Amino acid sequence: MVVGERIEDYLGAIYRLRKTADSPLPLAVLGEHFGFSPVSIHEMIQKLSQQGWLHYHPYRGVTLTEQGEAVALALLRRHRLWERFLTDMLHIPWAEAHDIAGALEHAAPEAVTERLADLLGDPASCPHGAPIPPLTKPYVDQCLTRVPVGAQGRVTRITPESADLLRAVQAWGLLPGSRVSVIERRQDAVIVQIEDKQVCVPRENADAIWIEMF
Amino acid sequence: MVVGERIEDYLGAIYRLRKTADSPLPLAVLGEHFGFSPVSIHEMIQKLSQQGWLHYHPYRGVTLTEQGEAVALALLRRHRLWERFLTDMLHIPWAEAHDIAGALEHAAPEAVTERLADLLGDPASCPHGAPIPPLTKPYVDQCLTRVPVGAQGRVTRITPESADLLRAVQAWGLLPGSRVSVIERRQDAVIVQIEDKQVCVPRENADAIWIEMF
DNA sequence: TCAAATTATAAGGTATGCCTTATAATTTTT
DNA sequence: AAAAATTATAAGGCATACCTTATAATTTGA
Repeated sequence: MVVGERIEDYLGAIYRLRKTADSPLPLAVLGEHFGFSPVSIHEMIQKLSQQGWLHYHPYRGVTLTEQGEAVALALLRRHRLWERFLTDMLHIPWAEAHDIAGALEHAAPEAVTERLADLLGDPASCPHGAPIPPLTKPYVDQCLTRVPVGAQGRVTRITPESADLLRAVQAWGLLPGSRVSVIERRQDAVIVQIEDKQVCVPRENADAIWIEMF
Repeated sequence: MVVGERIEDYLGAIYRLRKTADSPLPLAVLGEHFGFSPVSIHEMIQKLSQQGWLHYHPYRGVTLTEQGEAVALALLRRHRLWERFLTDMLHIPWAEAHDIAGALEHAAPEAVTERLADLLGDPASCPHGAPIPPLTKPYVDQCLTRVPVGAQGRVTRITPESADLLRAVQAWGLLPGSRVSVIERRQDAVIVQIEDKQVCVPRENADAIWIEMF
């Protein structure tokens, strides 16, 4: 199921506005929040309910499904990481940062915000103290040295880039997009299967080759 | 006239794809670029032409108006600043950075990308060497010490924030959103008119109060 | 308990920006 | 100059996500 921007916004708002995880959030509160008509909110909620993002309890409100909550948490994490970046590195006041983060959170993929988390030193809270939820799913884009033996994946990037490394990567057939599986992890190297051959990648190179597991 | 995302994308693509400023870019090239049908391209071009972003020469192609070119240049600048940030600070390979920048360039206002330019040390080119166009219009968001005498504007932000400054700003009535005009610039302070009273803002405070001129 | 207030739902509309099919106009090629 | 290819334009459609108006169902409170 594809998660559109609007869907994420709704799920995020429900997560933020609800009192507890179990108490249904009245649609009127959502309408108030977005400034949309009750009818529009109702329409959207019907759709989200059908798609399995939330439970709709007529005349009571909505609660998030496990799926919906996961989306909300991931969104919140991205949002607060952007907020931290905007305030800490670009010195933008929080009130503005909040709104801008609301747009950026949809524009950049998780891979980018995780890089942002690295850059910011894995902050635990947003500028006004609210906690930043941790990553829940095993992160899909990790360097080759951290991919478990047996795992299959796809090369996503070579980072940091260097001309030498790029040449080597090309020779190995490990260019972004290629499917690989990890055969063995040694102290000094990682052995991967690519197509029908095996390649021994030295550790310092493996650190720069990023894999999306599947 | 409001510049939607799609409009910016079209103007940016025309700027990038054209051979020279005068030679019309055939619609077929645009269709190829976006992967849209000729009819859709034609529809959109009609609209952009009516709105004054470009000149449409039937059977020949399109050229940008001054207005359209300004939008394209501003977009290009934002794009390349994001690219630099993504590659230099987040170590994302260029191929990916390009696509991500294509989304970020629409999500953040110019004020943010100008902050980014500061952070990056005003880079002159994007990661693969293409020049980053300079800001053309006098930048709308500048600190109070740089606003010329006589200029009118609106307070956009207090940056960097400090509890003391925020209290002072509140007392002066200089909160974000307030309309001000600059009466006098002295070495040690700036005198501004706010509503019907005048306020003397010490230089170190004026450096942290940002104004959008109009 | 019964009226008032809230909430649900149906029906029809708007804007954006894409689509296809079909026909007309113009340019290019032979 | 005529045929072929390209380009223009009309007409009708789709999805998303909002809108209003109007009616029905349910809950709340006096």
